[in-house]
Amino acid sequence: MTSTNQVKTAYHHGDLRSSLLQAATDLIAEGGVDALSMRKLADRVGVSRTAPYHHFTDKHALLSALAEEGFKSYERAVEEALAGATSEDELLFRFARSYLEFAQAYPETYNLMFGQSVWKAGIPTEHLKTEAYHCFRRYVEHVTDWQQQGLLSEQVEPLHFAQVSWSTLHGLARLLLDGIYIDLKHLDELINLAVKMFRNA
Amino acid sequence: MTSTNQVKTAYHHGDLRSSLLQAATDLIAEGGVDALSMRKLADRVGVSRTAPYHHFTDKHALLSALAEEGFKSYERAVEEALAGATSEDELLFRFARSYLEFAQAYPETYNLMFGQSVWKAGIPTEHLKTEAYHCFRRYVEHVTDWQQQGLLSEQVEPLHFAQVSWSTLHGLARLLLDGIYIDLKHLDELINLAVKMFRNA
DNA sequence: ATCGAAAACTAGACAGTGTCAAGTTAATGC
DNA sequence: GCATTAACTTGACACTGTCTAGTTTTCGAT
Repeated sequence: MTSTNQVKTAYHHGDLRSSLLQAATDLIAEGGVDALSMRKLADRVGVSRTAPYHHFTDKHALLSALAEEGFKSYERAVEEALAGATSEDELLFRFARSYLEFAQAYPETYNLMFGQSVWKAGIPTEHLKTEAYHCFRRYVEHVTDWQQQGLLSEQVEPLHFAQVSWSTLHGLARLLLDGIYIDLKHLDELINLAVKMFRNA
Repeated sequence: MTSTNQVKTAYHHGDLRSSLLQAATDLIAEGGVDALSMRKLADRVGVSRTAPYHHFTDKHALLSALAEEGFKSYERAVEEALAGATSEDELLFRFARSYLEFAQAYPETYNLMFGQSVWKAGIPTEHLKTEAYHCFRRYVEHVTDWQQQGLLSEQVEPLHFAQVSWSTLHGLARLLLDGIYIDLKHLDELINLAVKMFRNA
């Protein structure tokens, strides 16, 4: 009677950590990140209020873990979009569009990945920092590829180009998600203009 | 004995609204926006916990009012920077630099102006929305000026250019303030690259 | 197979939060 | 001078994150 494959024993849950992460994404999907409290989360999973603290030192740690998952699925989404290109000319546009589609599709996740809830007051987990860093490094590698393919000027430092172009996309995403200055209607034109700027850098 | 120029009477404060705004900026300056609570604020000013609610319907309304002030001083800073230009060539760079300098100098204010604390959950005040809107409209006007001066391509829609370039600057500001992917050391080079992109759009 | 340590979990409590309802005091207009 | 209204207070409610101390289960070493 090992019980780990059965439903939980009354006391030991057996799979609390991932259950918490799942319930947390659910709660956030239902009412935004503000609707997520450690207590509601514990209630939802069916454990006591303080049980989650044995798996996450903090609420911030929990949010960081969610952000970490976000980086992974972002990476998947972008690589998939790039792989689907039929010509090199598309690459830049596909990247930009998939970036913004990800932000739109999972706004709360995007907020966690790049928002202050994790990066500022939270002091991000070491795990999260390296994950986010790798994510950017891979983008810089794409940039150098694109330079070699002649899609981008080889004059500019790849790192700098990556930083500025990421800023543009991040800015577009933020303004769009927050409802400031930008609305969905003309987004495609804005992406086109941004890509045009990237090309002529 | 009108008493408005004297210190407060015991009961009626006489100038609570602006005192609250002042104390709020102080508190935020001391420990970030998280360190601002309605109760601490009331304590600091020397009134009861619920007194502020006679001048601001909400905590969000209070934050919106601060953001509004932020937009005004932003506007001043930018116009001053542009006025100091000695040649038209400088204009774009001066704008970009003053934008980021403002964000760096008043990070918490910048957060309020463009952060989710006000725009998302808060449902921004009508006042704030129009203030922010005017701010952007004036930027669009600058853009059309710059186009006529030959600093920018006249091919692109001024609105779209304004949206994308603002996104770039906003993205740079956000990543910089949140400590993601960008550090102060190379900021000037990034601004230069961004401006170069703007020019070649 | 037993026993002790460690891991998983619970109950209770504390200090803090935003804000509502009802009551009190001062200013203001007629 | 008085009624209306605006400014302000006290008390309370329902939350929040998280600390401490205790309980229950699991597991590895003997």
